[in-house]
Amino acid sequence: MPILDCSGDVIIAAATAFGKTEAAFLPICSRLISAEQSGACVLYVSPLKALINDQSDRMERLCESLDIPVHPWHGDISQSRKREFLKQPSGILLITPESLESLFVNRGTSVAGLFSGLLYIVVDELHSFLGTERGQQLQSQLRRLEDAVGRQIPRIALSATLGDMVLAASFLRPPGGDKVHVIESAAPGQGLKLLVRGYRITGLTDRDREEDEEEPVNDGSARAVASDLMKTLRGSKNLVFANSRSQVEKYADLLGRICETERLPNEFWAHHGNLSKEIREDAEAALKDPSRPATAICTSTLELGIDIGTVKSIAQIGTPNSVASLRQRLGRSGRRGEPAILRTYIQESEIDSKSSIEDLLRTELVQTIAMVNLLLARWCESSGTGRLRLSTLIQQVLSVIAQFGGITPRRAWFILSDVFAADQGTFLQVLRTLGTRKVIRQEADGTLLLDEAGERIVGHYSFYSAFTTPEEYRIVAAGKTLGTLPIDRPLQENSALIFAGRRWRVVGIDEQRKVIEVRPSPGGRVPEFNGGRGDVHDRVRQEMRAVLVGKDIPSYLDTMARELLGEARTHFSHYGLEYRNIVPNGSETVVFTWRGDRVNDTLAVWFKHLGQIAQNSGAAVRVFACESDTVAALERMASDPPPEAAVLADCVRNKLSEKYDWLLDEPLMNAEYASRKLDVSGAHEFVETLVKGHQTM
DNA sequence: GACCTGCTGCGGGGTG
Repeated sequence: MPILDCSGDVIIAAATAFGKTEAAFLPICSRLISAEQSGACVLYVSPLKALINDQSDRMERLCESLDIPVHPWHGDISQSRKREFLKQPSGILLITPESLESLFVNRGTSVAGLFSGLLYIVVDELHSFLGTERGQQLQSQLRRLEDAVGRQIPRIALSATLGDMVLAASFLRPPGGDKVHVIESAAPGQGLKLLVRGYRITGLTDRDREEDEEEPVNDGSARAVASDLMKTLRGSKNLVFANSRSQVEKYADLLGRICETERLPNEFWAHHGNLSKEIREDAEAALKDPSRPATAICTSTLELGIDIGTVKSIAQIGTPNSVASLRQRLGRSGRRGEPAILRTYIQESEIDSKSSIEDLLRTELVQTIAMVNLLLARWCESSGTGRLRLSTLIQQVLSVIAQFGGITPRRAWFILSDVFAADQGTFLQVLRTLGTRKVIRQEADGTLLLDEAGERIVGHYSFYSAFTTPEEYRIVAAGKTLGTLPIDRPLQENSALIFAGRRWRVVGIDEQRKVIEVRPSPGGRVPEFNGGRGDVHDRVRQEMRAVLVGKDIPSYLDTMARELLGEARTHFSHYGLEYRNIVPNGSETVVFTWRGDRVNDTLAVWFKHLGQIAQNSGAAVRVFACESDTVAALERMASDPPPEAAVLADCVRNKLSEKYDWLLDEPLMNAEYASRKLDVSGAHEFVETLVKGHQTM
């Protein structure tokens, strides 16, 4: 048993509620008991405070008779409880990455002493850290802990089953992770019931319809979808995943009003990240309560591990964001031997003279079919590597300076170089840029110290997180906070608002305190949140093409979905897309790449670099030029040596994205953007193949 | 890049 003999790193991968925690902590506890030193301890890192609360209760029960102290530590834990661990560091410490960061910053000199008896580091929900800023921060923290105690500490990770366990292993123990033991549960084939429902939107749009409540609902609108959800889900426990917070509000409101009209108790709850903790906990309690039916309309908030019991089925409105998240969502239904049930609801618009080729190809539906096929083939996206993550590098540089009260560049590079992809030249350029912005300064002996701006940044508590949160208004009704709305989506006094699945009117806005006061009111309008859509992977677009080329009709499609797929295939062959990729379309030219958004975005920027205007339309790249000019540009791309990614990035405006990007100079910003958004070799490979095929025809 | 996620030390005032 690799955990018990302390011989190395381990990943335990299994579905939720599969006993991963026990599998890790039973051997860990027996090691803790038999450890001879007095300060023997284990560090458990979790992405969620709620999970720390759940787990520390479970561990306390497990450890009660064993005399092992359990210390939960996060922002809601009192100072006095935190002092208990500081006074006598032993047992199990459960902590978030942000609270761990605060230990480095505020108690830098004590870290080595606090963790001198550290036996293991356990990372829960490892999959949620992969390919993220927070994950990069965590990797750096694990490295810094080992640096502080002067030895390697076994790392135990608990994870959902993943597409690529090799990547997960190299995340857990960079660079290669080849010595990590991976223990994967052989998941029992639980069975899956699938349905994809198609809708053809006819007549009025949803916005027109808000005026007319009595409109019949067989018209493919959101109301038609809501009415089907009502019929199918009423009376049981379900999760309905909508792709955005506004969609959650829209469907929660529609379902609530159907219940009202039919004089039924409302069993539908809204759940997303901008709703207050209390409102979300009400919804979670309703799901957990076995005595009554409840369905939550939610975003990815209910994808991760918080305990909500078993639900009967999952519904997905619109094409999923990724196969990986579809798989996570599915894992929420059908435990204890029952099959998982997934129903997907896809709306496509009616075709008229204004329809684009992308509309004609029914890309929402085709993408959904492609993703379901990939899910059934057990494929899913793995998180990207090779990102520079200069923003998180800046955070960690400032944090090690604070930890040691000053550090030489050489020593900082020694600690951080293993976990960041930046080379030494880039690292030094980051230090120089921080110097010119008065964030850090250098002593005559070479030591780096925080300068004025740096002291301000590190001194504020917002420093501990690697990610940013936009400024928000608080929504308050009768003294109770309902949640928040982004500040750059302002509301007018008297305007109507749908929030937390209910209808309100704005009665006051306090600009100073950033509070919006609302009262119940019959009118309503779905609020806007920021953001568009996530990137689609290469493999998904390739599968979409395969779906369009294919002849078989998946058995999980309903009648309308079959009809829509038939139309898509007719148009696909009408445009000859099986044999060509380039379609002239009025004054524009549409280039079908069947590649992911990174390649399409790169091509759009590359066209711009060559003086043409182009745009990624999702399924294709639209070039605002005639066919011959487009082909000429593509031939140039294929024959010239591909440009440096940073040169392409220079053509892009507004590249700021992560927390400390604003501290970078232009060349660093270009390098960061290129590593985040561009795939030049993928784009080049596409044009080469395309042009070669073109010439032989 | 959708959707998420997180947060200290200290001063002021009150109570025992």
